[in-house]
Amino acid sequence: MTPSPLIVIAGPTAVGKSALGVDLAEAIGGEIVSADAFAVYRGMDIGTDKPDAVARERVRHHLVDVADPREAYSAGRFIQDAEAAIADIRARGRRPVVVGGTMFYIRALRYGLFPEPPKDAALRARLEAEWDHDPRAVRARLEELDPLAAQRSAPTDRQRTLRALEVCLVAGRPISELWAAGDPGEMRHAAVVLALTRPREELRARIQTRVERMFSTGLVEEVGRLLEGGVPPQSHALKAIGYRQALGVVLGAWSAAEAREATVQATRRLAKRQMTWLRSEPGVTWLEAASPSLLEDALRRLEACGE
RNA sequence: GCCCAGGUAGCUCAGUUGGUAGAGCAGGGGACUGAAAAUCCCCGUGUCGGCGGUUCAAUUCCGUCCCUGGGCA
Repeated sequence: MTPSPLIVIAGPTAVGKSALGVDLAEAIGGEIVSADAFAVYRGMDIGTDKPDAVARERVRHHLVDVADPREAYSAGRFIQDAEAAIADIRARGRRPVVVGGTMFYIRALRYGLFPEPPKDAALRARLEAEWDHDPRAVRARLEELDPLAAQRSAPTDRQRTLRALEVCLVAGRPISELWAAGDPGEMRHAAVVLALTRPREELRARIQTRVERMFSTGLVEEVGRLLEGGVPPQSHALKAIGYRQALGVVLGAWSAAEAREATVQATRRLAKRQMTWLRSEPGVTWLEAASPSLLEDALRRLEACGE
């Protein structure tokens, strides 16, 4: 018997995904699989707006607090962890509900990633140094090794250029070949994606309120605790929106007010990018998050999709 | 009340030796294959404060009025 489609709740940050996730999971006998690149880290509670004790009491949450902030989590690990959680939930006769705003993770879960060659940290470090010294030379090397891959990223895109070059060198063949090989031609999961939206002004107001609350309830102190716990200032975890800015306060570079405003702005931009991603995501069903009958709306959509 | 300095894009300002204007920021759109809350790409028409005058032509020069800073009374 094929499992029923994966239910995914997505949308821009602060739109109200978590609340609907808990309500919906409770209504259908489900459990939540978080798709959030920073809620995975232990000790990062305030700035990630992690589900609180009440929510976790009502519905079981997976992939929250599963990583140490001193290590770098990744999309690859997310897929592994998510697949394990989904299998576990289904084995117990319950329904997985994927909830989160990290669209890259959601897309990776739906379509998969190409088979990655073993990591080579030393090589990556070397390439980074080379890029910082002469980006154009590094870029020229990728264009020679894998013109197809080069075509798919801007010459100024450091992250993609380095990643592509690294994989080409480690695998001994163009990354574009691996991409092609890793494409199974079909989705790994049939999914119903419920995308939440709100009027722009309303979303902005919610972002403002949420960020103010993060700072007034101790985001800066949380960053202080992470640093004391051995998380290096340049770690992946502290690049998260809000954490980066709060770190600026700890280091004395910014006032709390400046950090707060910068966080609001960065969060708005994040929401914009999440919307861009969602607009092009196939199989999306849009829902107005402010609807008083949101849960019923969601249940009706699931029914309409063959649930 | 008088004397300065300003009033140009949502904000901060540049500029036009007279031919209706452009940067940064903000904002918007897009890309996305193990860092993704990352990393990048693209997008600038607005009574140039109001009204008169000079001029073929005024945002630019002149007059006047209004507004905002600062100084003097």
